[in-house]
Amino acid sequence: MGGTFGKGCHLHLIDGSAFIFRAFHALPPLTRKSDGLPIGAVSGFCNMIHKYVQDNAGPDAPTHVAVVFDKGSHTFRNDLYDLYKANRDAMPEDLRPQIPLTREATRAFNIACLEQEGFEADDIIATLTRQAVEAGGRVTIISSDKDLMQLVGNGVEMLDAMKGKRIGVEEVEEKFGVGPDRVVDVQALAGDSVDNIPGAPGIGIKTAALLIQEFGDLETLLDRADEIPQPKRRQTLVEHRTQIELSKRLVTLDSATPLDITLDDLEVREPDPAALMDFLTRMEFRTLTKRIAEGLGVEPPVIADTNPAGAAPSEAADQSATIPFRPEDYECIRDAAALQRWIDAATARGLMAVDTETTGLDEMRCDLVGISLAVEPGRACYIPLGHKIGEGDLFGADVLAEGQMPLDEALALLKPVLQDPAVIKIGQNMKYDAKVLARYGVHVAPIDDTMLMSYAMNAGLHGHGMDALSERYLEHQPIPIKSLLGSGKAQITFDRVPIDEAVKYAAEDADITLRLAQLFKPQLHRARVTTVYETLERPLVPVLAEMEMTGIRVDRDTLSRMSNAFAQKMAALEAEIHDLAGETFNVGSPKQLGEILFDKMSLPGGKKGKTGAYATGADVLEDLAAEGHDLPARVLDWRQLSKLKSTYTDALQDHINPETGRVHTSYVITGAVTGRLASTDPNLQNIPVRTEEGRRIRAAFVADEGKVLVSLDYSQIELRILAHVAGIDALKQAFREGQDIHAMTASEMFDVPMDQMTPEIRRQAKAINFGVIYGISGFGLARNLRIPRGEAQGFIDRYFERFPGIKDYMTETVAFAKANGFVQTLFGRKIHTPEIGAKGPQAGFAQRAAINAPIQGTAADIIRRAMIRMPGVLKGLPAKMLLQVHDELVFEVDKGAETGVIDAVREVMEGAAMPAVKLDVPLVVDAGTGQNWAEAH
DNA sequence: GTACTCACG
DNA sequence: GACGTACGTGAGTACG
Repeated sequence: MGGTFGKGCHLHLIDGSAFIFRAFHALPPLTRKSDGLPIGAVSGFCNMIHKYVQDNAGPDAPTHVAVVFDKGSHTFRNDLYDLYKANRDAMPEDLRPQIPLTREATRAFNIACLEQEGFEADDIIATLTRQAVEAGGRVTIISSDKDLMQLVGNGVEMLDAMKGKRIGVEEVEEKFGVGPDRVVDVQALAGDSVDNIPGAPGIGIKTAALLIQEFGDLETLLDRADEIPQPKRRQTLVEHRTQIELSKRLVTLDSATPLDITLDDLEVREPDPAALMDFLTRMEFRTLTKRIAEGLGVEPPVIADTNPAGAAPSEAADQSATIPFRPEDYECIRDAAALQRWIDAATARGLMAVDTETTGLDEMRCDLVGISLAVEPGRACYIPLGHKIGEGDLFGADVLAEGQMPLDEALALLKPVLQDPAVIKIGQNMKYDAKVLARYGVHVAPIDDTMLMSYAMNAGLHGHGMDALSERYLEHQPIPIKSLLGSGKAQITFDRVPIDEAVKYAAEDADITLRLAQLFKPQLHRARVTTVYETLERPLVPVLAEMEMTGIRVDRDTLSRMSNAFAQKMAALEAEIHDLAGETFNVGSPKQLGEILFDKMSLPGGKKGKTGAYATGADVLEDLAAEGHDLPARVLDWRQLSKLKSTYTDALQDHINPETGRVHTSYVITGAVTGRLASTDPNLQNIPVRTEEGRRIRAAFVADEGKVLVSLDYSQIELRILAHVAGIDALKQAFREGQDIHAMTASEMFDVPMDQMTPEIRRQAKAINFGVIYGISGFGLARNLRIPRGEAQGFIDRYFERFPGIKDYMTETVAFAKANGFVQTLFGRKIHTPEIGAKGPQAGFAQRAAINAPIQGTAADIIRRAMIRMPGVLKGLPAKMLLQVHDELVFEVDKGAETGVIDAVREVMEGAAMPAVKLDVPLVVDAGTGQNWAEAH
């Protein structure tokens, strides 16, 4: 062809991003055999491009062609409207590293590949379309995106490649009710929930089309809005004029995008067989490579099979377990050139395992000592960075050991690859490493986590620590850390470990992590927990890391004053107790207390446990106190103070980080089998709230100057979930009507009209409602309500009579657990129940746990979903998420912004089950604010 | 290291 | 008929 683009030329513009997303979602999560790199979207993309090339070889073949991609997430539209596309879910982690490969694929097919920072693919398409039409040529846009329909006409048409359907002026008119030139007017009015275009509330495409048909165009319509007969419609247009005009600017494509190419650069070119084969071979696409090779008339290259010939896919991953561990092969990285080789290898592969070694277990305070990497099974290295020599003498003469790269230099080299969206960083408990590295200015992304993969597949079956996983799945016992650090008083920190020993230990950890990832990744799909892992586990890591690093401000003085007050009261109580006992003893020793109470004083109710010691729990002491005995009553007071002092007012002070002045808890994602989080070091999920004394401790959790704490919690979420999963119409109805659910239960059970409800009856019903969630038993309810067991059983029988669906749910859940060995939440989380078939008292335990797990777990999934969406919602708002307490989230918010934040957060929390699960009951979130947590809760 | 106790949802 | 049980956690203390 040659020459310039003009009359007779035919330009094809392919919407590349649409191809990618379609490929990603249509295909199962394929991974590259040799290293486990996710590759499904690239494979689908190549198939689609190949099909496109074949389909367009005929007489109407294009003379010019380009694939156009989106680039970056921020465009000029975000400057116009910061909520533009704000409701979009983040790109799936597994897709991210495939994006650059689709560009490579396009070039491998020798097709022009276009993208422009700050502009959407649609704008580039609009610009090229305009240029081509002005030059007198024809254009076909391969896409079905309605946003491109405004370009149709004047020799421009669209082609839906999937349906093989042409979209011309007629089809556009059919869809929008107006011609292509007025499509933007209709879109401006109708808005678009997918792109978060506001439009005019209450006006859809149909109404918008009618209005535009009548008034000619949007501007005329808005100017003459007062002529509209329908009052509501008229009012909407007048009130939302600015918003509608903004919407129009958002939907109008920019046909003047600055491009550094011309139409002539897009001329159709024959693919270079060698380059194309090289790419396909590297991707290890066996079928596609063969098919394309045949089409090109070349010999298909042999794709090295890293597995035994004919190996089944399940065996393929087993190489992780069969390649021997050879610690002597691990490399110690001491200079930039060596490090760069590993970085290049990781970049070429698109993934690597990463592990950090530090001086301690507190990510917020420890120092980085070294980093290990692995790129394939058996191939791992360690980069020592902070190893010291010498004993740390009187002068603290810490000297860096020889042969280590300077920390700054190593991190500068590693930072690009650790932050490279095209390279997945695999870790075992990656939240830890990500937090450490974040303190050194490196923000690791995207990540994969073997601990979380194990948790998604095997919660309830076994632990998810690396040593346990390695022994179980790789049949390899890792070097114990104790062998390097020792234990007890003589324990040293990792920076004191000799480098050669550290290499073997640290590189092995990265090696193990990589092997586990290769083994687990394909198993996720087979275990049907890919969605759980991808939507509930993996994306939670950066969210929690951010929360933990933010921490919450705790006022030391408040705690310290309380501590002193508690100490005085305790001393007084202790004297009184000793006086009553007639001797001094350790009040804190249950053993000594038991002997005083039941041997010396011969009080009734002395029951020995399996260890031969008397039980002295609160329930026992309360019974004694109720009978008028003073000593147990004082002990109860003393115990409460002792608990508050030691666990909270004292211990909490030790957790205030000297640098930040805040307390930084750690959430253990795999801490509870049900999907709940666990909070450790310190546990901020059990700060007192039930007693007045205890609640004062919450007042020590304060907002920074100029800020307030905001707490939002789900109201009775577990009962709502029970109503949904057990399908109890009466309960569902009550929740929909916003009734007092415990009173309603009481009314149903005891035949008491709602207006005659007494607090006592309601309290009993409340206990039953909770009991149901826990897998109710007569004994448990009796103990809780302090009523005879027969009476409690009577309550339960009546409850089941009134709500037979609950009994059915329980029976069915236990049967499911027995048949499958696990139960599931509404979101597909599996909780394994290996004890379900046990005999004896174990059986009851396991059954109640199985009944409770789907309810507790579904609630846990819902708040996880809310938390994962929170960063997107808080963007632009002066608010930070600080804490999660199972059904509560705590935020720190600039004073004055509370209302806006509460509205936004509440919307996310109440809608968190959607769209995956549509509950039959509404989720309701209560909110509070205050200077401290006691006020906010 | 285990048992007991008790703080939370 | 007896047994022993409410579900899920973390942490501090005593004690062997």
